Amino acid sequence: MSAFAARLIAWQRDHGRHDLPWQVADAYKVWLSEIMLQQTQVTTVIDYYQRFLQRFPDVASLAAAPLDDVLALWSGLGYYTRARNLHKAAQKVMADFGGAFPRLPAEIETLPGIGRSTAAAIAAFSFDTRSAILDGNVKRVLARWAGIDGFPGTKVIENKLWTLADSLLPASGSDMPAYTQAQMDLGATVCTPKKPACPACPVSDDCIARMTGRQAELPTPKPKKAVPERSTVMLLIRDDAGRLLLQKRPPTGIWGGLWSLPETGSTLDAERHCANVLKLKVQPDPALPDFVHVFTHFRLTITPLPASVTGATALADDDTLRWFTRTEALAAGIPTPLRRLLNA
DNA sequence: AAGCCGGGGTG
DNA sequence: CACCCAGGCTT
Repeated sequence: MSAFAARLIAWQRDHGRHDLPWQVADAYKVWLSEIMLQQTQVTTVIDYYQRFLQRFPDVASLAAAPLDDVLALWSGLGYYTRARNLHKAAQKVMADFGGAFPRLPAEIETLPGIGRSTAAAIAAFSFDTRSAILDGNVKRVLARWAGIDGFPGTKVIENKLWTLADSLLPASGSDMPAYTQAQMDLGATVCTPKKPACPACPVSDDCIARMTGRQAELPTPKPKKAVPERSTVMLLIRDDAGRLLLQKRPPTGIWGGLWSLPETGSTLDAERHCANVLKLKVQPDPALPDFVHVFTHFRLTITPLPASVTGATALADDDTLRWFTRTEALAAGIPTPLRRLLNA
């Protein structure tokens, strides 16, 4: 086995994390954790993971559940396509694999929401398979250790990193859980983005970045771009019982499949929108202040516009438009800015 | 190959 | 604020 792998495995035994709730040889639990951990930090995931596992203890219960229940447990975690794909994949495991999670990385990767790295992680942790992962931690560790220049988001650099990752695997499959965990732990606790703790690193003595003093320059950062500004008006429409009107968002796009407030382009549109689109006659209520919600790729200024229906509620509930009590709304799959509004 | 998709932890 | 996180899918 490579000296690199041996040193990481030894380091993991003494200094790695061993008490994370998903560190079990159970493909369902490993899978769930890997999906939740995509672009999401460990501390954020733990509570969601425990709640999700309690409600859906196995792949069969997840497959049988309504999507809305899955989204409700995902509410606040972000990247909601992950929840939709998780649900879809559970149904595929039941239908195409007889309820037994597939063992081969190539099979695992056919499930929606699982790419090369996640398939490899599931196979390594659950089935001792020799397959390399390449997540943000590994990209940083390898780019520094091997002195690989260039933004890892580009195909050329990513291919280099995959080839290197493949070449460094331990010889024995039985070492794969420890080795895979070691890379993640090293990236998360020692080879950190800022101020890496090189003296604590098991591979610092032949690390190119360390030897050349380039830890702060590697990996090459993503090229900067201006963040676009957008704005929207969210209608806080209440009926005479104080219930709130929510609208289910389209399955794709921002907050896909979540229940959110009806929106209009401007406050001037609001009354017309209520009458023509929502079929409601409303009167304005006291205004609320604008607030900003920040995404990775744009900033959204939200103007909440409170209003009340006048007279009887002509609107019938349907699949995309429904009245919620505050409690019901907080229990549903709703985006974070709405949760913030309801808790304000 | 580049853009899209959330929210929060951290310095 | 700015950066980045156990990435994958779509175009």
